[in-house]
Amino acid sequence: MNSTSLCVSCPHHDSGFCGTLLGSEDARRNQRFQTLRAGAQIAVRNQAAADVLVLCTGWAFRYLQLADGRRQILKFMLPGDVLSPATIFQKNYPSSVKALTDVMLSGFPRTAIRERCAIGPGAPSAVASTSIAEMRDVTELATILGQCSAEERIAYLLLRLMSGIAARNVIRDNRYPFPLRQQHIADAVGLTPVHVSRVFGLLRERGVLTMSEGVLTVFDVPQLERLGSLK
Amino acid sequence: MNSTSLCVSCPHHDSGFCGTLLGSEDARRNQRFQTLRAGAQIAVRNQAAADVLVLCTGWAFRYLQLADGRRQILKFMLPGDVLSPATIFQKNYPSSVKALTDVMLSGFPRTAIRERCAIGPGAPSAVASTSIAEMRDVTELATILGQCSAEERIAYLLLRLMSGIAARNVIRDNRYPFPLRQQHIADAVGLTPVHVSRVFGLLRERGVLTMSEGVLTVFDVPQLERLGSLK
DNA sequence: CGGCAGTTTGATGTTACTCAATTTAAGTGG
DNA sequence: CCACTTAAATTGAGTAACATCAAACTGCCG
Repeated sequence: MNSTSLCVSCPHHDSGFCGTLLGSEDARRNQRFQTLRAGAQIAVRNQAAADVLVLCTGWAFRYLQLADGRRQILKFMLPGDVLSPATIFQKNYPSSVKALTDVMLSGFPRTAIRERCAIGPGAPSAVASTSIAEMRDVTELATILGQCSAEERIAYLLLRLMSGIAARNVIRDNRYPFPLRQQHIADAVGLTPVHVSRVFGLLRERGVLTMSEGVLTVFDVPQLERLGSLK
Repeated sequence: MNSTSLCVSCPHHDSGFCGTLLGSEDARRNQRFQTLRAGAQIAVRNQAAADVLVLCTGWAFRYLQLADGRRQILKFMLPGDVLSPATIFQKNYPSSVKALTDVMLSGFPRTAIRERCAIGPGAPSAVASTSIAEMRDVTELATILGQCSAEERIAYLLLRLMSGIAARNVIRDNRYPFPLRQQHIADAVGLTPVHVSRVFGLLRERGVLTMSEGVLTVFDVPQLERLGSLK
C-alpha cells in the first residue's frame, strides 16, 4: 500500500504496468501529475513527449486524424493504461490523445523506465506484454473494421469496453458506467453517428441493451457475444 | 560480405533487422533455412513458434481469420521482413502467415535474439524500431479501413506496396513486380474481389495505372497519392 | 423559460455487395 | 504448336447496407 500514498486517487499504481515501474524509488521520485478537463487535448501526433503518461482517473482515447477531419479512434483508455506506449521507445507521439472525461495523469520520465528495463527481469517483460497487448488490440480492430457489419462492430466495441470496465469496477446488474457519446462510438467503428443511433435502436428493440444517463445496461450478454466476438 | 556467404540467395542479411542480428557468430550458427511453395501455410494463429522467421526471398502475408472464413490481411511481407515480430517476445503466433509466392525463410532461435538484446545497444533498438513500425502500419491500416472509401483504400495499399518494392528493387518506368491476386487486395482492404476489379477498371480508364502479367504499372503517381496518402 | 448538445426519426442518395454470366489469361497434355 | 482445362478478371443487373440531409425530439443547464 505504500505506492498509493503518492497518488491517493489512483488505485491502479499497485498492479500491472504501473505497479511494476513504481517498484523503483527513483521512478517514484520522478513522477509528475496533472489534471485535465473533459475534451482536453493531451497529446498531438508527432509532438515530442516529455514523459510516458499513465491515466490515473477518468477516460481518454487515442486517435489518428486525416486532413479532412475524419478521425479513427484507436483505443479508449481506462485508469492504469499507458496513454501512448510507443513513447517508451521513441520521443514523438505516433497518434493523438484526448481526454474523454475529466482525467488525472501521471508522467514518468522515459529514461527512468528504460533504466529500469535494463536492470530487472520484471520491467522488460511488463513493457513487452504491454506492447503485445497493444498490437493485438489494434490488429483485432483492423480486422473488425475490414470484415464486419455495423452491428458486429458495435457489439465488439461494447464487449471490449465492458471487460475493461469490469476489470476496474464492481459491476452489478450488468450496468456499466459509460461516458461515451455516440459520436465517439461512430469514430471508433467507422460509422456515422446517425447509423450508430439506428443500430442502438435495433439492439434496444430486441431487448439486448439500453444506454442512458452515462450507464450502459446489457440485458442479453450472450446475444451481444454472438454478434461481436471475433473467434 | 561475409554474412551473405551463409545465405547466398538472400541479399537482405547485410542490413536492417536481420543484419544487426547476424552480427553475432552464435546467431549465425543457429540459423535454419527452409523453402516453401506459393500458397503454403507458414504459421497458424496460436501455434507455438520454434524460431523467429525472416523472409529471405518471395512474398508472404500475415492475416487474421474469422470463424465463418472471412479474413483480414494485415500485412504483405517482402524479403528482409520478420514474418511475425511478436514471436520475438512470446512463443505463440498472434496471427497466421501464408506464402504468397514461393519463398525461402530463415529462422533464428528466439533465445539467440534475446541474448543478443541483452548485450549490445544495436539489437534492442532494432527490435524496438521493428515493433514501432509494425504498430504504425497496423494503426494506419485500421484508420484507412475505418474512414476511407474503396478507391482510397486501394490507392493506399498500392502506395505502401510500391515503396516496399522500390526499397528492394530497381524500378524502371514505374513498373513494379506484383504477384497479388485481386482476392488478396480485397482481403487486405475489406472489399469484395468484384468491387476491387471495378475500382481497378476505373483507375485504368482514368489512365492512372494498369496491372497485368504480374506487373503493376503506374502512369500517374501524383494522382494515386492524392487518393491514397494518409496525411 | 430559452438555448444548446445530443439523440432519434424520416426520406432519399450512394456505395459497395450479391448473384450470375462472360471474357481473358494461364497452364497442361497431346 | 494447338485444343482443352481451369483460375482469375470483367461486366451487368438487382439489392442491401450505410451515408446524407433535414427536421423533430429529449434532457440538461443557466
